Amino acid sequence: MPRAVTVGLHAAIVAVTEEEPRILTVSEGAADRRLAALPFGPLDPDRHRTLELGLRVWVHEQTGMDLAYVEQLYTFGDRDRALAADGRTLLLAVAYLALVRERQVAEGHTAAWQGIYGFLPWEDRRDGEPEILRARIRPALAAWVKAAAEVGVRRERRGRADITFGSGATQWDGERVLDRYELLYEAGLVAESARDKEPGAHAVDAIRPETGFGAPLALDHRRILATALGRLRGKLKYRPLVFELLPETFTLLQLQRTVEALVGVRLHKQNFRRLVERGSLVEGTGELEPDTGGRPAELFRFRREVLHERPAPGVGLPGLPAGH
Amino acid sequence: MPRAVTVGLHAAIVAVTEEEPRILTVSEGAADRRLAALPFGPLDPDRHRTLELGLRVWVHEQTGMDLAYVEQLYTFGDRDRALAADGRTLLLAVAYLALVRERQVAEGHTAAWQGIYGFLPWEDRRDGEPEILRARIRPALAAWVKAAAEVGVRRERRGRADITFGSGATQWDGERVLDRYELLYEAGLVAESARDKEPGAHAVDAIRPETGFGAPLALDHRRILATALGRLRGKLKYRPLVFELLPETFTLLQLQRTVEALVGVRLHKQNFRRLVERGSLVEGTGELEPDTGGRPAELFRFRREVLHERPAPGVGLPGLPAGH
DNA sequence: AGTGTAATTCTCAAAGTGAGCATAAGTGAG
DNA sequence: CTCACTTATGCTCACTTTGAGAATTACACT
Repeated sequence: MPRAVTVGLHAAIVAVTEEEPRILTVSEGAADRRLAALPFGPLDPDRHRTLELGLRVWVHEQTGMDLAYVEQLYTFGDRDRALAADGRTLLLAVAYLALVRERQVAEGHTAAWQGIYGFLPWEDRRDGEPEILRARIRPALAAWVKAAAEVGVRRERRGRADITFGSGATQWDGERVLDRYELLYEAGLVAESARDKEPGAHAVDAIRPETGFGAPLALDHRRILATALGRLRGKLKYRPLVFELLPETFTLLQLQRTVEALVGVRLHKQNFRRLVERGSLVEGTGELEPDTGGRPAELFRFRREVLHERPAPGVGLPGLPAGH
Repeated sequence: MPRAVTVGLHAAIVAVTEEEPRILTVSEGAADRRLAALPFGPLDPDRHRTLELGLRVWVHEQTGMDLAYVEQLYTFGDRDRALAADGRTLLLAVAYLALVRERQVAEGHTAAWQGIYGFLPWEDRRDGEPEILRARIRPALAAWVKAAAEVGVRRERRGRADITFGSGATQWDGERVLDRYELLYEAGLVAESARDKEPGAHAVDAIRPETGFGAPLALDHRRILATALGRLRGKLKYRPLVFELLPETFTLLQLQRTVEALVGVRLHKQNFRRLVERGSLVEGTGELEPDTGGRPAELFRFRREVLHERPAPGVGLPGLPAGH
């Protein structure tokens, strides 16, 4: 019997508030009701002229939010991870990243903002390598490596773990968010792995958040979130995306904190400033923000003209302070 | 009447031979027979466990080729550009980029290698700004800008043309391949624009290659090609993709020529060498390649270990010689 | 007036870049 | 067999960009 295909449109809507990156989640419409989900809905070729427009419709219906910056991320379509409840409809998932200005919270909807690092706690290294990574994940990965029977598999697992999570000679690459999540998934270290393993176990009961690291999301939404964060971290360096997340005017420290929140690392203040100013990404407004706690800071605004000047304007991450 | 959705899998298979980047095209299976097409076929959820596996099956059937490096590019799904012949089935196109080593030509199939710059002639700047761009495309774009009735539209068009094609203060950004193609499409300067404008005109007769710049491809395949080239150019800088296109051992000049062919710009020889060697991307084999025409060159090989050492190893494009 | 907290400015050494010059090692013609 | 020619490879040098830190400035609050 030929299986059918349904195309789902999924949105990772990101904002940064109080130095914390967050995504917008909904509970209605999720396949299993106990878990938060990203806003999503099926593509309806009649109503939706394009994929992206379809996405906007669904997001608006579920969260009341109108998106500005939207970017397609990836199309997922593996049978093992995305079968409909009937077991014979393949669910394709077209995932999108959207950026919105802080606190455009949706009223009258069940949508809620949740910190991204609640789902991917190993990704936040602003205070150095997080405890959960050092004390729990790394040992669990080491155990997973050991658990392989053959030497070849062991070596291959160790190689992958080293590349994605860093170790010794291998550095940590902030952009490999998806690789890390996928590795944990395959190693059975996130709740979703257990759920997908038992074909019949799509019901709520199969998911025990305590079985894995970080809070799970419905369907494959944590994978989408990981894809979104990785893409965002990468693109920040060569496109002025941060400004989609900031108010019209902002202080340089606000800008820095927002970038730090997303890339998950602390940056050297003076050098960061030098970069954005020398790169002509911002211009001072002359106005001052007095509520800084110390000396008042000048308010800056994004210079849209850079788009016309340089090929790849972004807050080219100045290397991290060597301390960490 | 509810429209249905069909998912097509499309492959831009890239190789570089004789300093020319090429893609593999087929003629069979194309919607209109006069035009070359990329290898493609519909996703069949029964036979294909994942999207990528489905793609590999189709490519193998149509070209006899087994792909190594494969990467998903983008999923296209706008009703105006991708309706089936029946006019009511929406054709989603999931596009992939594949890299193969030179001259793995397919025998016994109708597949053929064709130079990429035949389809996107304005992208090859290795000998400076190409004639077709200076003498024909820029004027045509200027006319398109002028053709807008309102000042606002005119300004917006000029802005877009400047950003994508560069001009005066705005530099040319090698990665904006898709933006440029889309702009030409919207400006009616490629054959595909005319074809898509007349809803009934999906037949062969509607396509006149001479109506636009560069050779057209079937369906939306030139758009996919542009996406592929743009992605490739971008990724080259921070991932060691070139080595997928080169034989096991190669001279530094071969490496450089391959990169140049893809990015479409000449590079400074000594600095390029310094970069790849200092970046420990390659290691000498001690052997020599005598057929260089001059002094024999040492043969190098890719050092796979870099993947374990640095986060983003690539042939970080050393700036172009100022001459151009 | 003194202290705390940030914002801003400067310095300085260490690397990294862009360009060009010089030398080495083959080939083929005369 | 030597010279012209071609490409490989080494080396230099000025200049820019980083990474890191010290010094100074400006408010708010005791």
